[in-house]
Amino acid sequence: MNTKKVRVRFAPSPTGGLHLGGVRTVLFNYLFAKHHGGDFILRIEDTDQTRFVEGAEAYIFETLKWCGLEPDESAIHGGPFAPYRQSERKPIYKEYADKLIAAGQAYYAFDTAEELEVKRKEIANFQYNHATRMSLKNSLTLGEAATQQLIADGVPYVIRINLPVNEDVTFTDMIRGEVSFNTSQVDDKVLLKADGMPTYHLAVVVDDYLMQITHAFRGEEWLPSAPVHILLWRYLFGLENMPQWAHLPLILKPDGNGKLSKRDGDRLGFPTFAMDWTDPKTNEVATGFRERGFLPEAFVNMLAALGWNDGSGQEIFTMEELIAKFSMERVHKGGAKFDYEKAKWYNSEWIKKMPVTSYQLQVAGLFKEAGIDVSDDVKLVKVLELVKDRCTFLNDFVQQASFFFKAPETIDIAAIQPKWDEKKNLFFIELIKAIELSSSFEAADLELAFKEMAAANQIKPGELMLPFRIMLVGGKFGPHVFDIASIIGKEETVSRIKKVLAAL
RNA sequence: GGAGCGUUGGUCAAGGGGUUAAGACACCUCCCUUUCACGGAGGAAUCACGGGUUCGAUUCCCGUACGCUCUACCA
Repeated sequence: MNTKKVRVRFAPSPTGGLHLGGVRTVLFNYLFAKHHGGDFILRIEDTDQTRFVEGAEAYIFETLKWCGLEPDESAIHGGPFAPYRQSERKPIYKEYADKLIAAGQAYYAFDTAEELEVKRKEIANFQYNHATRMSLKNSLTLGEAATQQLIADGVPYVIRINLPVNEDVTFTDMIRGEVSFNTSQVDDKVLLKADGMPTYHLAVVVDDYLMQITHAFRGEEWLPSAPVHILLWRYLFGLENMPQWAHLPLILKPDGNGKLSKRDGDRLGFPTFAMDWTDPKTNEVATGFRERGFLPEAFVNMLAALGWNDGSGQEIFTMEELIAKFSMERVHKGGAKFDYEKAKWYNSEWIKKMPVTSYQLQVAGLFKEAGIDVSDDVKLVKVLELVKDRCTFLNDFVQQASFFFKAPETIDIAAIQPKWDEKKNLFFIELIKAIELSSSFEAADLELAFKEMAAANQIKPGELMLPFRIMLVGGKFGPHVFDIASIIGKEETVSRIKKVLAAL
């Protein structure tokens, strides 16, 4: 039945930074579209002018770019269905709302927000629905003439959907199977607001139709309003043209239950946004995965595994593999608690997997920020290769490798002092001489010479290696000590030994 | 309160009528490494509970419990 080209959309409202859940929704949309050779559309749902946030839209585009999830059509990429901002499509929606009114499937309502507020306080569980609408101020109770008069007088109004009573609305969700709702349980949602803008409910349906969307994926929080959308499709465009729905499971907070929020990240010390987001009103900065030192490949991989897996046990996927293997049927029904430890593991795996040259530039920037000169590219690459196994974040490289470029500022003297004696002191003095005289400074040669000298002095090499390491590195960490010496060079090695010898 | 959705080790999860119920993260132990990591080996689940259906149920059906989402002129 479906020979149409697959077209999916992600439709964020530009009200702030894009968090984990949002990016995952993008990812699943993108993977599904690309798997089927289809298009991924980004539509900006900015129908609520009161929630507009400066910079949010640009942030969304930059996030997608960083993740490698570029839209085929959008407000900045262009496309045959422009405009892609709902605020720029305002006149379109009214037309459809009028159509619904004419068919009796919607009605004008004049109740003010204040009046409804009072109702909600007076009546427990108040809903604007079949049970209450005949006692409220709307075109159903006022009659044609009075309604037209109010409109002519410029009284503000909204347009609400006129839901049928006691009717089961059923649809098939690609993840959950058959889902059904009774219309008596849902309320007469506002379709067109008093400012003439549509609400989400009208806008999604109209734009999904106009933009020829074939599959509509969104978070599970939308499930309860699905019957409204289904009905709108039936009234306006026909169920046979409706996209297939999939409601994605939620990403939950790691402790306790409930949707993951920015607050949880702040509280537990991990990012929830893809990239740093500065709130333009408060200037508060929410740190992002990117700035924490995550590789986009790792971020995407981790997100894909949150609610989906291919059943094979494979954990590490490239974007190409994800596209090839993704299917909506293998998406979980239940929500998944976000696990930052696992996210970190993905990043360390990707740091090991990627060629160091792919993140060399970014890491060089990090070193520069720390005031360390890493202009020697050959050396940088060699060093990165040597320490990448012990880095979880890109930022770890600074801590793990700065001693290759700069003598350590603090030396863990306490780690050598207790077992220090004159014999060892003499050994290192002798070592300095030997190094100065040697022609080669290869790690293997140095190691051999070091061990022979230790034997000649009747000291176990093990007792000398730790002091040597601390002289060069400053602490008990880092790759093989002779590799370090070889890379930093003769002169620097001697200088660092002398410095610590003097301090002992 | 109502409606909807969900429930396999601490977490992510495979499996889906008959299995020793995969694997990964984290944690612990050991090995490797004369540092720290990496790597390797080992360690944990009466599949929320109660009823059915069945020769047999973690898997199918019905309840119960628990959790979550929604219940705005927000998305």
